[in-house]
Amino acid sequence: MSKAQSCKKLHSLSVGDLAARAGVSVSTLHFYETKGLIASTRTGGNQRRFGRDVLRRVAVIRVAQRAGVPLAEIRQALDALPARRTPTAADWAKLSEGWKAQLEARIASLTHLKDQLDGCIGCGCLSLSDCPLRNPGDALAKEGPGARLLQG
Amino acid sequence: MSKAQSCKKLHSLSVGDLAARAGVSVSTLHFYETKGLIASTRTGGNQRRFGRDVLRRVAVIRVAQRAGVPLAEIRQALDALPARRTPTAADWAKLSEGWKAQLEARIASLTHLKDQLDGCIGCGCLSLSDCPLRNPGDALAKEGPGARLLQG
DNA sequence: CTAGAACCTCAACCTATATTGAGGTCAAAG
DNA sequence: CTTTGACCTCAATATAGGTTGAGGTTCTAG
Repeated sequence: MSKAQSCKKLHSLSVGDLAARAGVSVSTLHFYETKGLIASTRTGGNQRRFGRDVLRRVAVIRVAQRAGVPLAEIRQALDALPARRTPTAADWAKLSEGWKAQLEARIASLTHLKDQLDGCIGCGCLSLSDCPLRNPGDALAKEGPGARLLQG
Repeated sequence: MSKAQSCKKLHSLSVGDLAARAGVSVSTLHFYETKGLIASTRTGGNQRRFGRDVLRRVAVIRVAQRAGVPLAEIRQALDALPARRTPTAADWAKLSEGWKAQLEARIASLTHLKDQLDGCIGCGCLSLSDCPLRNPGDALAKEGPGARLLQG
């Protein structure tokens, strides 16, 4: 019988349980905890125990990440959840709405870039000063890989 | 008269010139050079001089980055350009085609995620095991912010 | 009761993409 | 000929998001 099962599907999960159920590694959960994205209580033996809410929180975190939201921002959004009660479906939906808007912006940006690329393929104009893809003031310059955020 | 102008718009550009014209910083160009993305010759005084081709190369690099292509991959694509002659418009177009496909894949992925998010908003189902957004095997799991590439 | 699995902390390391700074050289304008 | 700005190298720092490992503790099945 695993330690996981020893928790008897009650209200608390060990870090290993949570990792298995949430599909992330134990070290990732430790990391999230240090970043304040999730919280735990401790057993007498100093082991973490997570409430079932955390399962949903982690799910939400992963989805937001897929949508391109950085952890710091996810944390802010989660911090804004009403304390003192388990968040409701409506609470989560509210978060989703905001992230969906961001996601849509990202998609629009990339689509715009693709359209320009479509227009430029074949013309080989990338080095010409009037090529839209080279326009330094282009709003799209803010879009791109996550690493790009460092320049913002 | 700046050193830039001292190059008299001939075939060589100083690193400062290139930076100004390409819209990137000098340190970024140094960095690209160490990564083998661009190359330079040196003057007697050990200063870099770049051919005009490099202007186009840098433009291509920035566009590819916006499309979400990591530098290492951009380097590979550039390495595949025919050596011994200045790349033609057709050469650049070929690169663009490949990156456009990647960009389209990214867009499709994010759009799929958005559609799922649309479906889930309001239902608050993110923690339910049958929620498509939580499906660990989801192909979308490979998509997301640039930082995510580290896990691939 | 004991072995081994799972847990703990803390620090170091990793990738990607640069930026910043220290200390020194070079070149051209005045 | 001096001063100033652009250039050089190399190392350290930064961010985001984790992973890995050392060294030690706890828990639970047998």
